[in-house]
Amino acid sequence: MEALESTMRREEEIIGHGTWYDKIAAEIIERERKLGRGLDVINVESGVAASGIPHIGSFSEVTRNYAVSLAIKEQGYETRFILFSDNKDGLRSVPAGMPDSLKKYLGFPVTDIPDPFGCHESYGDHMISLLIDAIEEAGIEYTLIKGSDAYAQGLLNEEIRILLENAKRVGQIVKEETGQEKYLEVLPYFPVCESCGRIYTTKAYKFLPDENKILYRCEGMEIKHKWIEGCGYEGEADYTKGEGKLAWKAGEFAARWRALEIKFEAYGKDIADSVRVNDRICREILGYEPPMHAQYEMFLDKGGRKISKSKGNVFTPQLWFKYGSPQSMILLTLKRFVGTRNVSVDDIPRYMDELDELEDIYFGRRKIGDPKERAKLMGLYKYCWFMNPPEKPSIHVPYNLLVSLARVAPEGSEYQFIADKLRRYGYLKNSLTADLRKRIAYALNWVRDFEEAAEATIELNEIERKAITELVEKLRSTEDPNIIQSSIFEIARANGIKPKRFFQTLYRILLGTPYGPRLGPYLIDMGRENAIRALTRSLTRQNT
RNA sequence: GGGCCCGUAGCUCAGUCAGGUAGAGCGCCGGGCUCUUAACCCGGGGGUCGGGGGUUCAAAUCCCUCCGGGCCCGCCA
Repeated sequence: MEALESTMRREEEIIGHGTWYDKIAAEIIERERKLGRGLDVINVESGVAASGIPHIGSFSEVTRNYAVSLAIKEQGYETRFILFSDNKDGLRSVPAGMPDSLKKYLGFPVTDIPDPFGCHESYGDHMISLLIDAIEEAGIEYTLIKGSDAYAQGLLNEEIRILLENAKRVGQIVKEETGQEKYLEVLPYFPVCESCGRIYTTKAYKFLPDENKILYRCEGMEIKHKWIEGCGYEGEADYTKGEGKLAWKAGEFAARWRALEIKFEAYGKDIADSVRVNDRICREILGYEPPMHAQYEMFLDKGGRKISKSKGNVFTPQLWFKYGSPQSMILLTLKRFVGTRNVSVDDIPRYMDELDELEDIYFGRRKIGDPKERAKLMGLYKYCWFMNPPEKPSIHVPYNLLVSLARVAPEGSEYQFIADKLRRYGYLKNSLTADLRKRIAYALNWVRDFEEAAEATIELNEIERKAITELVEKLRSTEDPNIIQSSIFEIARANGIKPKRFFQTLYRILLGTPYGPRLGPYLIDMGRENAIRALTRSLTRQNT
């Protein structure tokens, strides 16, 4: 009786699809209702950097905010998801893996730096396009606003004017919240130097409200413990023409929130201070109640393996997509919002399998007793597909099994080999599905990049050498897998070797592991000539 | 100096944000199969949920506190 009541009570409590995103959405709606701001369109923003290679953190910034936006929609309200690209930000350092020639552009707005790869209009465009590619592959619908356009089109004009008119109070708030006194003296606006093109080197010292102008000197600035020299130029910038940008910490967020009527923005803890300052500026100076927030922890690289060492690359969505589906990566980013995440490529198989598990739950193939838990997991699955889940479940093959098969799949006929095995194991009835082909491709990439099996040198005694020589002769005489299979046993016994031991030796020679697929067919699958060569090589190696 | 996160089985971690019988994978032990795909299947051991206090009918979960590990901010973005 009690249990029944509590079950019913819990069932009634389920909000939306039962996830954290649904709960946040409900809170946003409730908050807006109380504020009386109108609920016709509820905007959610995600601000993304364009100054470095987009990594897993940039991706999750977008997916998390987008999920909230979707949750709002699921509760029957119109919403718009805005992706704001900070491409007016200056280049502060040359990211690892980027050409050294970028050094001369330190301090330049990234939208003004030529694309070192030559495929986009600017360095900033190149970077943001990498992120856009990933989120489009993930199926995210967004409205992109580039900082450069926003400023050039005067989107923030009114807010900039108010902030400049109230620069003293802005400076005071920054000081109170962070202890930094800089903006008590400097205007919260960085003009782009008309002479040298740098942005952080300028010091804005006077605002001329009647002319929409800001007077500045190009003095230079210390960024990341390095001094970026200014050119000494003195000039004036017209803020209505986008000849500069607001200081991020001293009101730029606030200006965006008000101008774009943002009602929610989740952010990483690294910018917590800036958000706190901007909340106050937004409320106290711009007269706009700031959006609701959620703070999330960062993603940290575990490092290791071959990845960062050989290629010096950060953990990018593109990297993930080599070994796992977009949905598996979305799962990683949406599953939890609390807690620091240490991620590495090692985790990809786990998330691939977990997604299959969620799919089973979603399609009712796996029962979850607790209705709340069930709703949450089904909801999570739907969010992983951003509310467009497949109509039918896919064929689920454990990632590790595919990796094992990929490891031993003969070169040139990988898909056929793996499909054969999968049919034998009962995973597959007919031909490969498109989804399964992708999964196989992931596993093949995995094996190729992480498990390049060194053909081990094995200590062979005289008897084993004789046995292997006999096997090679046998291989030359037949193509019948079953005969070969039997021969292995026969040869082993004839030479007084336990078959099991002989198999292990052969696996070590061919695969580097003491186990493997049924050898008779495999030796044919891998190409009889290849097999003979590998076995012969193992004999000659002994002699050196 | 300010803030945040983590501590759960031998290992890696879920579970904590919506309190309701402590879980998974790997590893380990035993068994099935043994002219063999490593797989897989069945069974097993194993945890004072970092310590202490509090709230509650009920706490890994909420609150306070202490210990240990880590991160972010304190320039700029």
